Amino acid sequence: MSMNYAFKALSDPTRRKILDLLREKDMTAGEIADHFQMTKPSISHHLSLLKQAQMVYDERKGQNIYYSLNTTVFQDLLKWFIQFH
Amino acid sequence: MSMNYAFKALSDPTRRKILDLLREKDMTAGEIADHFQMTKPSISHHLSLLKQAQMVYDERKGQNIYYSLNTTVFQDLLKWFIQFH
DNA sequence: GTAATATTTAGATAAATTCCTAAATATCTA
DNA sequence: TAGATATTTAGGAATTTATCTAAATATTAC
Repeated sequence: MSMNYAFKALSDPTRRKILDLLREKDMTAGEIADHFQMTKPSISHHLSLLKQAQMVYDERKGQNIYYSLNTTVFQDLLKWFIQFH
Repeated sequence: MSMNYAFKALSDPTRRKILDLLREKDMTAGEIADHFQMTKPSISHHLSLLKQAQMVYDERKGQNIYYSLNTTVFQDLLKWFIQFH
């Protein structure tokens, strides 16, 4: 059940900030990392958890890997929250 | 910032199930615990994290402590998710 | 006030998470 | 093919989390 991974992914503020960044525009792993005071391997790990949660897509373009939002899981989450309204 | 606690609270499936239970009706700590194969102290701990996240209210009535949903944080969360829509 | 019931608090342990450095992989360019 | 750049993978240390048992607190009923 993918919502489980999504909720886990969302529990970390760094990952939520990554999602916020991707809301503005698609970015390479390096560009994303530039927004944090954290090593690239650490950011890479966060990206892999977001990918596991199916909250982002990754696509290689030459040397770079571009990350973008995958909004399908967000819709499921939105439905979950609306129940509590 | 209370959203941080809320996201942390939501990362655990037991806590999400507690919230689901409280969606149906208010319940005592004991009634909630009866829905899980877990000791009462463990459930009590989960309840305290939900309270810290301001996602539930607690109110003592005699020997029992009744838990109920506090939906104000849910509205903030909903707003957060709508941004990704 | 003592016993019974409901719940929480304290303290401990095992597992999961976050972050780091070093090494590996993939791609591009000369 | 060798070197440079972008990114991930591997392995490990420190912290946090989830859970348990035992003890403490609060309330009720006799």
